Amino acid sequence: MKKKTHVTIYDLAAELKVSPSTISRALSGHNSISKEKVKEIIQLAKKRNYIPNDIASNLRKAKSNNIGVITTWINRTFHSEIISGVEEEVSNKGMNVIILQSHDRYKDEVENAKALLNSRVSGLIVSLAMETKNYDHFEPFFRNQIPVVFADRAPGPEIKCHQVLIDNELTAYVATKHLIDQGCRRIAHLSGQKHRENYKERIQGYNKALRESGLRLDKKYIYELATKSAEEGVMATRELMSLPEPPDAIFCTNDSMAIAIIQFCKSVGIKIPEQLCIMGFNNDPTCKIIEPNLTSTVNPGFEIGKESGKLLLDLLHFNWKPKEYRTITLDTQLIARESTARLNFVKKGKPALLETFQ
Amino acid sequence: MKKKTHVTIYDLAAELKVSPSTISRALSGHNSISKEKVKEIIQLAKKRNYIPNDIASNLRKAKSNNIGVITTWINRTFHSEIISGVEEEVSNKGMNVIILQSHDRYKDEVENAKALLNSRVSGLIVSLAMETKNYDHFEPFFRNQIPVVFADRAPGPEIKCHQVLIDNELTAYVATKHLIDQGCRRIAHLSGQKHRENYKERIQGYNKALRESGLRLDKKYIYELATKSAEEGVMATRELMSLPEPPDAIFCTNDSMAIAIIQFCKSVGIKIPEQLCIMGFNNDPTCKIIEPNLTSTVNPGFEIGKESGKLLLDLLHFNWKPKEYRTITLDTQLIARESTARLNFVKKGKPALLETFQ
DNA sequence: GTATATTACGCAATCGATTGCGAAATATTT
DNA sequence: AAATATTTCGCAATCGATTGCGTAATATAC
Repeated sequence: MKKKTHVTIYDLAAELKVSPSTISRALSGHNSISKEKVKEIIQLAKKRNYIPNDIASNLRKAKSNNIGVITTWINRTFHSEIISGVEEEVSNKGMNVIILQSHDRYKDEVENAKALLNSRVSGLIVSLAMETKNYDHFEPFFRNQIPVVFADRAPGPEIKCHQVLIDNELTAYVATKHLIDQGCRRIAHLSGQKHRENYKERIQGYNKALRESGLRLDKKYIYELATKSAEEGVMATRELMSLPEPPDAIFCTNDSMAIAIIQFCKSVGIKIPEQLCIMGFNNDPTCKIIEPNLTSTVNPGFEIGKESGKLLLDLLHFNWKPKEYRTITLDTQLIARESTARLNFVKKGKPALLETFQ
Repeated sequence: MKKKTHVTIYDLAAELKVSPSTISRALSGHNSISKEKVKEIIQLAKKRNYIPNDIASNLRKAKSNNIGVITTWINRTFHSEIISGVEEEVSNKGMNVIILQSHDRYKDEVENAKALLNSRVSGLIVSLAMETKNYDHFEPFFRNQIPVVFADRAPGPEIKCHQVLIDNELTAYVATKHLIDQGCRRIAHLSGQKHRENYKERIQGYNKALRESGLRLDKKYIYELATKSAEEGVMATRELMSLPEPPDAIFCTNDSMAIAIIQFCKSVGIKIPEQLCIMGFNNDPTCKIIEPNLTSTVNPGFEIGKESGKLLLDLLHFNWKPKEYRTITLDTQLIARESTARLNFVKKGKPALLETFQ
């Protein structure tokens, strides 16, 4: 008929005939308690299976020891890498990670933000949902000085914020340039929706490369896809390849789409890369599995997560220095493989770009 | 010079000249407050940007609204699917998911368990680390009646617990049988360590199939790999293929290993499936990317996560009925593809097993 | 018009740990 | 030995929301 409640510091205090304050201080390593008493207290705590109640502690200290992460889809390679990076960075600092998915929906993102607010996370890391155009749901964080770091998917320049990302414009520029160097002249681009900064920038980089090479910008070669799913990509490819002037290259916004397109092309007899070059984005491990191997650009998800976590910890540690907002831009890299090897670039002395098996 | 603290129900109470209890009851939909007052209170709460403090609420109610998940590696396809399933199931029930990774290390798992205990999660879902052989770190959960559900990686029969998993023995049996049916006679098995129940069962299923077909069990064809990494798999394959009697099939414990082995074989001129059949496990999307396409068995990660979440919610809702422990076993399925197509089984009338592109 | 039921709300304790302030006990200094 | 410094610990308020119990106010019944 014992009480069901957990053991508290009051129980320990009563048993040792000291005050709860002493227990608290002893267990948290305060130096104002004598060594013998500390030893005695720790011993009893172990014996009685005492479990500190972080909830009570957090309430009193007016902060929690967990940080929130709002991602789009946890089971997408790139995003799970980000989370993995965050976790690696913060978990050994006594921080827990609460993960919520928006499924790329604005509504879910708003709800996630509210839930994390209520649970008093001490910081937030966000990859914006594809749908999100309004950022008011982050206002309460700003107002209450809870640091927010945007990872990869950030608002545009109109919102001042901390962010960790890649240079999407440059990366897309390099990718497009590579296709042009391979002799492609009608380059299509399957991208995401332009209100999401990432894709706007990629389209800009793509445009810039074309312009610099004196190629015509052609609206019908650009798709702003809503979900960026493999199916959407294949549908677009179908349309593109039945055009009077079909493209001789497709620059995709992610690798899984690119791979689906390669498989589609193989099934209908379109030769890659001779007839059509395919460029991916992210450099998933699958790039080296598909045949022909997929050229792609490295999108360092894990590092983005790690840097986001580190930045957030800094902000927490320095207790909010609101003056300067930081933007951390990580390097990307083009990995040229068979899917764009229209010229035999190995022979032409560019082996540095080629990543071989093993 | 305003106070930095958040708005509380006391602030609202003072402003409306009512008691905090009234505010609390109004906001939580208690029917003992008049409609006009409720409306008035909700309106003011919105106006003052009131954010309920779940920490205080949880302390008072002696429970948190989040559940803990201990997984091995968040960025492994199968495990991120599990988490995704859990999240889908519980998040719309007002529950948050706290995710921690063990990296397949016992020590990390113990620390994770402790952290979740301190944060007073109301329930726990675990996929055991590869290293774990001792389960004492879950004792405090049992003792304090915090429901625990093991997902996929569970302790053996010696521990009574709730679990959601597949029938590893049957699945391995079916996989091995398939290889035998294809005419393979020297079948190797690259598995995980036998103290982890999953792998013990798979080895049993593998043995059973061989025995039933009158094939010899040969120790040198069985590997108990520590990390189950692709590299380990390739190393083992190297050894196996340089044996006087090399195997004519390899049954791998996961798809990424199987794929690395296929790539290795292609690079050294071993013909698949004519000379060597390769069988995977999990049915990752990559099975349909590698050439030849990889035969594999469906391991329904997402469903495992979903069922685990559902079971946990049941346990929470029914407030711990300790009598019967539940084991939910989900169906698996063999998807035969080219990597084991030694016989032309399509012609022999087994098209049901063949999953074609698109 | 009195008795009873119902509605609407307040009082104050409570959840468990933390911490500023103060004080007793002991050690150190002069 | 008296004065001062240091060590060690307790008191009691506090974090913010919840809730059992009590009660005044209003409604309904007889």
